[in-house]
Amino acid sequence: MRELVKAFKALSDETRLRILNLLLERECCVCEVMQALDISQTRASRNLSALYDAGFLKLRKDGLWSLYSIDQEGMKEYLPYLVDAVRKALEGNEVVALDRGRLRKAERVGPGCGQQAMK
Amino acid sequence: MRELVKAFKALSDETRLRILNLLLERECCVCEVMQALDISQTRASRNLSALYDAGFLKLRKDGLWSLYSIDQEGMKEYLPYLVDAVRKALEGNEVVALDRGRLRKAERVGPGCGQQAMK
DNA sequence: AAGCTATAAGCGAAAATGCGCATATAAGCT
DNA sequence: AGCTTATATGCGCATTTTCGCTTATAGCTT
Repeated sequence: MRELVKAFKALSDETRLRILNLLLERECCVCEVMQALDISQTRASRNLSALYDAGFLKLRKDGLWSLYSIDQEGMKEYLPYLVDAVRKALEGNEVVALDRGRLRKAERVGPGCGQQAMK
Repeated sequence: MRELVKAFKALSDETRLRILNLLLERECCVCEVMQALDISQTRASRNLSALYDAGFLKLRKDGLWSLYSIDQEGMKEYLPYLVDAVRKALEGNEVVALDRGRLRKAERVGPGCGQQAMK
């Protein structure tokens, strides 16, 4: 769960999506990412790290360069959850109408839904 | 793009994933969500709103209740991007080795990669 | 009408996030 | 060795997010 949240968090940033999009085309060093997207070195490096930590990227060092690329294996790990949740939703496992009666006063354990002890 | 970021942002929170998971089973009112997940009313309401704003949920009012459920249509909207990006990644459009030579001094436009004017 | 109930929203505090600046580290070049 | 370059990271600040407390709103119930 925590992993999944982390993955989504990594995807919920425009810069990182742009980076991901760039890397979908080809492997890049921090340097290229920063040039291609016209962002600072710090920003490129930090966001690449974030994507890496989330398991989206693979890192290969070559001399001075840190070469990042999409990590197909990493993707495979979290993907099932994501796709599964989405597929279920799309299939629309018939939304069952609830017997809302069980929420009424009589059946409530504590102060019922109303957690607020109104004055 | 902004929409996609928003969608991912909505998914990058444990509470919201739990809510989504609950709603995948059945339509629920704020009340039920808050009981099922043992969270405050404010928290349930706010996070449901977030998911709703991101286009994941459908809202149906019935008397006092706000009944939320997965919005299959909404899902369909952003899904293509998501699935597409992921699919591309998994297919692994052959990572092309770059001619890193183009990064070398001679070809650089400005101060090259090195944006930092070192002392 | 009076009171209760489910939900939303304003406000403020705490926590998380993003990022620039400066610096550290490591590797290549001369 | 000394300089240059690519990348990572500590620090601090600004912005955003989260969430509880409180209150407003609207729809039941009696």
